[in-house]
Amino acid sequence: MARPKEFDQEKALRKAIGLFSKQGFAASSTDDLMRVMDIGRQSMYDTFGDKRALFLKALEMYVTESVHSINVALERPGSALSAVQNALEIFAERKDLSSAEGCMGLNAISEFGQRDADVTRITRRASRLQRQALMRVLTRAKQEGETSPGADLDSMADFFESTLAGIRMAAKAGKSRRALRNTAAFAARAYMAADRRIAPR
Amino acid sequence: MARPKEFDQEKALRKAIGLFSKQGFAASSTDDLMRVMDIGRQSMYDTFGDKRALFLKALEMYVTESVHSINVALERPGSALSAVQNALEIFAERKDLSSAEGCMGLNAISEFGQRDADVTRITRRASRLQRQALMRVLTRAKQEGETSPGADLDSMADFFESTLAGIRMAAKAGKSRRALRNTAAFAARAYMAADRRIAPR
DNA sequence: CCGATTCTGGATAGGATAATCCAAAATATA
DNA sequence: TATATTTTGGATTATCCTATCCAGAATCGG
Repeated sequence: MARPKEFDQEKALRKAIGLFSKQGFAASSTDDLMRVMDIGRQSMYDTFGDKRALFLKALEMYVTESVHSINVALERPGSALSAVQNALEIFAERKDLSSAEGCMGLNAISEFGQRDADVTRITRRASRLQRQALMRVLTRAKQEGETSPGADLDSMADFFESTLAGIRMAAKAGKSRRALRNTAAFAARAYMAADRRIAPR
Repeated sequence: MARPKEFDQEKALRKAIGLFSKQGFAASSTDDLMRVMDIGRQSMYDTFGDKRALFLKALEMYVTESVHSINVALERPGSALSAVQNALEIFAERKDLSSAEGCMGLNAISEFGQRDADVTRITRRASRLQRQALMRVLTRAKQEGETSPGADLDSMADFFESTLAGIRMAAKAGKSRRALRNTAAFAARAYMAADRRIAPR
């Protein structure tokens, strides 16, 4: 029939993720995208639609994988609170957390805020999936007596998410890997310690 | 001599901060800026230079005031750790932390990363000033016996900064004021509790 | 070998934007 | 009132960018 369908869409998308993570949506021109994806303009438009559609596909792929990797750590068997601690420490080691790249999800939220319905839908969905996994493991921790019976799991979850966001921002701001590690470790220990001290409300 | 010098530069700059905080640098057109600042194009260029210079002036003003307000809380007399706790809780109440606006400093770092030398210089300097105030109060806490003698003040400072960044992002992501408050309160309590549990390294 | 389909590359239209220019109106001091 | 300076607003230029179009080269199956 014809030529071998196409190039490697997934690889091209990953390249696009890299550029969008570095420069954001507006500052990434279609020429830039072609260059890093190493495909022709026509191929790009044929395969992914326009620049905005490409961005949304890239964002979708990024946040899906990002949330998945965190949730895998959260759902590790054994002590629930240890899994939470471990998830924080693993997160601080992620290779996509560098000042050069940064987290694409964070960038997207920062660039678009709540103004873009599609962006919001994608990030919100990912955030919800992460929250659910988090609440599951926290609930398990409570059931198994690792937290006080009256622990405020919602606040704990808010704090966990905030910690992840803080680490992402620290990376983007150029902090050293060592600083990220320290932050995660401190947060993890504080996390586990604090729960037992806080009086249930 | 001439006409009454100019309009209110400071007020105009604040309006510009509002727009840049919402939309970032790239997405804020000069037309938009004129409209929100409510001045003519010529006035804008005469007074602030080009769009980039205006952005840098706005960023400078924003981060200076932002850091100042945090440092005021940090330098409150009395218990040093209580001041830290208080600073976190006050921060969560800041009116510029809304999904509509968001923190301009965070947006700037997210949009430009480390690529823009001027932006980096401004944010770095503000970050340094904040860090110094933070280290002063933490040192005082240690001297006055509020922390263990071997407490890792650098990690504590990293964690504090990360917490602020996390709250900023949570606000930008559209979290409720209540969630921000909870996060700050949990972090503050965890902060104070954790220190006494962590073994010095 | 041939035909269909996809890649490649350049050209280009169309729109948005940054920044300058220019002339007229406004307002202070002398 | 006159002059100098600033504001105001519109017009303009030049540039950048997105997206489409077009023709030729490449690559597969039959």
